[in-house]
Amino acid sequence: MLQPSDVDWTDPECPVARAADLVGDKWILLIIRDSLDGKRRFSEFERSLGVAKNILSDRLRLLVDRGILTRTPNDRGTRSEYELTGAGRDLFTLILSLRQWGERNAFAAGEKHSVVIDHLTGEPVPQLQPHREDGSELSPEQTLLVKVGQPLPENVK
Amino acid sequence: MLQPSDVDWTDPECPVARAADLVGDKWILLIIRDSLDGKRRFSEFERSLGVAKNILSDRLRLLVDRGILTRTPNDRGTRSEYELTGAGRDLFTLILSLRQWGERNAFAAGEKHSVVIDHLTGEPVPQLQPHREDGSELSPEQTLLVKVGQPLPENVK
DNA sequence: AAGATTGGTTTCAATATGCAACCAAATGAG
DNA sequence: CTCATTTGGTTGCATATTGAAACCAATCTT
Repeated sequence: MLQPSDVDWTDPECPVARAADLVGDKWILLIIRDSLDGKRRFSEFERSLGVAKNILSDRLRLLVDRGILTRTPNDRGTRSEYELTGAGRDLFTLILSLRQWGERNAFAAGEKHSVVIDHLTGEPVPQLQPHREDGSELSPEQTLLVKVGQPLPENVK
Repeated sequence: MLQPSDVDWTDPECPVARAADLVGDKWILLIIRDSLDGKRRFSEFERSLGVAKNILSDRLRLLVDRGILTRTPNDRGTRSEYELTGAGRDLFTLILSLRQWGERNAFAAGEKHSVVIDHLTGEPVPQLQPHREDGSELSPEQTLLVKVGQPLPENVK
């Protein structure tokens, strides 16, 4: 489990809130995007993001502290490489859902944007879709949030 | 398309970046989480999030401005209700992927957390999983980011 | 050997945050 | 109907965060 040095969760029993505490920040999300695209070096992130160096430095430190990146200094202890941990690579689905929501909702028709394709076939990656075990689509209205210690409603399972 | 009044994108050609500009903030993500759970009133959000009133007020204004919530004042023009727009409800997948990542990576084994279930069956919602058209799983290493104006590699489609 | 690049840290002004006080309108209790 | 309480905010203020720029040592290039 991720173990940031300061664990002071906004809402400890909610996984959405814990995730938002760990990665709910614009620069953090974009660093993860770039990491998934194979970028590893400070200067690569800096060029790609156009972020101030002190902020990039801060966010990289947070990401290492939060168990999402590892920092591997070069031989002399300088010029580190930053790579995703398992928990970091596991953010692929999140970044993909951000991307697909952005494509659907933040671009005018015909406006160009980057795309993610299947490397082998060149096909665009299909839309993520919440579904039931049987494969049928699941809308937010069809779901129910059950909090810790809260009894399940009578009509279910 | 979403049309916030100040469009000053961090990285205009990247859907991840546009999405991060619009919803890449902890409080915004948690307000959307609560909205998907049916909360509509200022005081409901305030109680649920434990956020300062001025910050909640600011984020609700941003969300309305960004086309993710609508604000419907009561008869006398006070005590508004905030409801998700289509683009807002479309964030269900994103919030679900945040939740599932949090469940997998931000909780120790056996630690309790809230869960989302299928209202009808009571079954937990299955994991979101990037996949190909044929249903096979797709890992980050099997995908490729193609930027605007960048030619596709030779070996694909 | 000299110059450029990398991977940062430091400084400082501007901005954002969060706490607390305040307020008017609406609602609830008696 | 009256009074107290809740709701849905706004305002002020102290503190924390941000981002631009200068700076720097170590490395890499020529």
